Amino acid sequence: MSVLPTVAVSQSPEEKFREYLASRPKPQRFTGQRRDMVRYIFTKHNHFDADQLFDEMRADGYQVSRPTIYRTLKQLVAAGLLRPLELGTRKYYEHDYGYPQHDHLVCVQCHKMIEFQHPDMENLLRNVCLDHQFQMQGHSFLIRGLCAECNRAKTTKRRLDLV
Amino acid sequence: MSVLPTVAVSQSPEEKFREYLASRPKPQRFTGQRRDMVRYIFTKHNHFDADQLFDEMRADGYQVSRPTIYRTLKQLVAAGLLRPLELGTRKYYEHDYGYPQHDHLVCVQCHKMIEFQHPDMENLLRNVCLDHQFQMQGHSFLIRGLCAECNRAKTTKRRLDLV
DNA sequence: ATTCTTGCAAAGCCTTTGCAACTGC
DNA sequence: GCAGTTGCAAAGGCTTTGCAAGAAT
Repeated sequence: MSVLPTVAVSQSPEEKFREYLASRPKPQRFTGQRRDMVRYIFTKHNHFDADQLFDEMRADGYQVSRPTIYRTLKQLVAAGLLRPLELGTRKYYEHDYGYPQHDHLVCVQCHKMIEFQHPDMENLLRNVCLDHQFQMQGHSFLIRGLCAECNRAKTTKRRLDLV
Repeated sequence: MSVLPTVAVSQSPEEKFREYLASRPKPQRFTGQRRDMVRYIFTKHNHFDADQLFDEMRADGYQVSRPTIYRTLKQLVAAGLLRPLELGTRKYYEHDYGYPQHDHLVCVQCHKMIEFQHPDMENLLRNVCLDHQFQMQGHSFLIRGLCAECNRAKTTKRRLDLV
């Protein structure tokens, strides 16, 4: 899943989440479910939505409910551990902590997500924002189309159809 | 609303929609509601969602139902008249026909949408896709943050708070 | 006359919430 | 023990759909 080099971080996601919870105005608890979720997400997942996470954690024998999944995902975003992904009309998530800023290619056929970084992005963002006196907080950049494999498959099929 | 120069087109949106409907394998009808919707959208709107369109058309005295709005919006996209916008978790739409390719800045405070074009975008897209042998079909690029006005307002307030 | 379209009401899907039982601190 | 958390069931948004009545060709 992870194709980009990870960023060096001093704490484990689990520790970072515990500290985040403890540091709230009203301290929040680092419960079993919350611990399971951070560990699960940072061991196995990268791009996922609430439902996928719920199903997979249940299948792996974890005790979590859907409401807890939704509630905890929000907190993981607030804690800076996850980044919400704007992809179609559902909410997706990916690792933020320990993972570099990047954007995505999404295959409309097999739904694979390919991560990319482009050296010009930073400049482009800065220039656009300067032009409009816009103070950027974040961005979402997504390219839709056919990935190499799906495109090859299609081309091959087309060639066969002609025979 | 429209800040970018429009693209010269030979047909009116209404004509284009009628032709699209008539040219389907099973020809579809250019009904009163469909005609009202194309006209309404291309006279007044640019960025909107199904609900806003429904409310505003009703407020302006048009006879349309919610299901018809949803069904017709899909067809307008299929006809190449509208472009769906990936913005948060709801479906938004904007003019496609007669309007140039562009991207958006969205103000998180006042929800204003600012359109922009950047000369480097085309190259960047091409390069990223080449690198990954990806056949692009489209993209969605959105910058979130504070617009000039909201940023000014905030800065002013901060200065006042210090007095 | 035939076939497509409309609107209503109802269902679907994803997400959130009220509340009583429970659990971490 | 107290305050925060969980899970259930139910409700909430937004969107889609089945169906009978109505309209376009």
